[in-house]
Amino acid sequence: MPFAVYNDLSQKKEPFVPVDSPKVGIYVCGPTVYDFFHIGNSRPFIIFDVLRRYLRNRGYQVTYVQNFTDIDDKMINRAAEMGITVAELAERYIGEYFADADALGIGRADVHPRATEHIPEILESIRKIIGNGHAYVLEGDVYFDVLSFAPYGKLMRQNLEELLSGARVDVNSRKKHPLDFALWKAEKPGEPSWESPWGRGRPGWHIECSAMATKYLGDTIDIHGGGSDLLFPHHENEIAQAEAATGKPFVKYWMHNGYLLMDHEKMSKSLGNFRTLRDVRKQYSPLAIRYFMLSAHYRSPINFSAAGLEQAASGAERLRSCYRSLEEAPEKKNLQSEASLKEALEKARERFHSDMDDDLNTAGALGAVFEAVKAINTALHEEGALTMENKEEARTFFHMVDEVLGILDIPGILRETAPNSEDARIEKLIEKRKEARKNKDFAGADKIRDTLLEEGIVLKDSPEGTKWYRKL
RNA sequence: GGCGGCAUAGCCAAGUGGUAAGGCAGAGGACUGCAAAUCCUUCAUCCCCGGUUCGAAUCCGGGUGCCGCCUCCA
Repeated sequence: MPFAVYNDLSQKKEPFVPVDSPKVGIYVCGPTVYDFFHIGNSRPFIIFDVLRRYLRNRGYQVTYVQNFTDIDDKMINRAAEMGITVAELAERYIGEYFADADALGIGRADVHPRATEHIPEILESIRKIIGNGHAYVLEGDVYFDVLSFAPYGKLMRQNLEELLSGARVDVNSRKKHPLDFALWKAEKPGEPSWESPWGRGRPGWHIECSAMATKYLGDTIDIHGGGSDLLFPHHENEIAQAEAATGKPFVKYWMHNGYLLMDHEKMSKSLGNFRTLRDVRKQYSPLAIRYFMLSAHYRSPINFSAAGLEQAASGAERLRSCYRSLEEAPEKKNLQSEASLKEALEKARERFHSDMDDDLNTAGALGAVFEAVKAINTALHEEGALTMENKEEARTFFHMVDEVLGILDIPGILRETAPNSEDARIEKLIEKRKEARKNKDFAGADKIRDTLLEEGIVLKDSPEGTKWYRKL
């Protein structure tokens, strides 16, 4: 079975056939860097990062491009508000983007192009669109001429009239058609601007994405992703621009993730019902946040809630707990469980892949992971040990899962960092508790355990001694 | 008005024709000095009505409810 994706162009699940397999180009709309991003914004970043990881795991050579919009109205307004330049604002929030994204385990894109660094490509693209008769100049502005581009509306499956019927119409517009959108905006006093054949100005929002996507990934790119709110007008306009410029199909597969809701309403900056990732991160671990995002299908809306995040944290904890026992398990030969565990792991691996192949069904794939967890725990419970082979198979499985979903943080579980004074302090308390228990001072022993638990340190007594770990 | 999505146990959530994955929470039990972790047991007939079918959560028709896009927005 090949990998299949739901394509918003056809509104169907389609087998994934890259333009030039095994190479795959993915373009995802990145943030406008005028502020911290919120937890809703992080959904596509996580989803498409997982898509990229999975395609790599499947053997594709993925080139992943995610832009930064570093010039637009929001940027200009915010910079003015803060009394800094647009460039300074961009620099600052690109840094903050990476701080949050890195913390969430979102891999860096192969290219993170910025609009302001691609003015020549943008100008070239506009020139082609005008040359092909799909745009017109109006006093230093350049507008895309939607009437000239017959397929306009194909992503939305609506014609111009239908698109217009619910829209607010700008009565005073000089545009040929109300849906004509700006490719280039004439300079306004005090705003950043660049030279162009039509006078100084700056690019419209939509043009940067199509210009940069085609620059890095070719005229026809395999996958273009983003949040559903970009379907119209942003992605519709990108198609119009790119295809008007090149005459070739712009994107093979359009993928859009569902919204993150807050109290069952779309989380958005404009509604004001958002929580920055920076803020949420103080309360919940990155693993819990990733698990939460992956526990539902990417196209479904998910509702942000404390209960949801806590459930996710518990689930992730169970996974980690299993990995921990796996690594701590004694090794024995010729165990009864050997063959059945091997089989269970193999089954889980197959299901994991077939679910992921089915339009990135991460919720199903997580189910497969828990089936493996169950099998490992049961074997370990019954035998008190694992064979070396089983251990290795289980390890391989978990590493594959972590590589694709990034919800385990295996190095963190193994505590691979050098011992520090904090660890020493904890070990010392555990030693003290051991003494107390030896002297049957259970009250004293429990007090130490409770104190540590309050700090998020969990103790586990076993015949081999007391182990500890940090809760998520 | 046009277009699109969703409705599965207390909560989250897979499953698109063959008789309901998985997780969280809860209950009982095992293990433990007590816990934690783990294991065992337990916990749904899939919004409503009608239809197609030997058989439907899954297909069709009709309802009801919720959400989104058509305006900056991941």
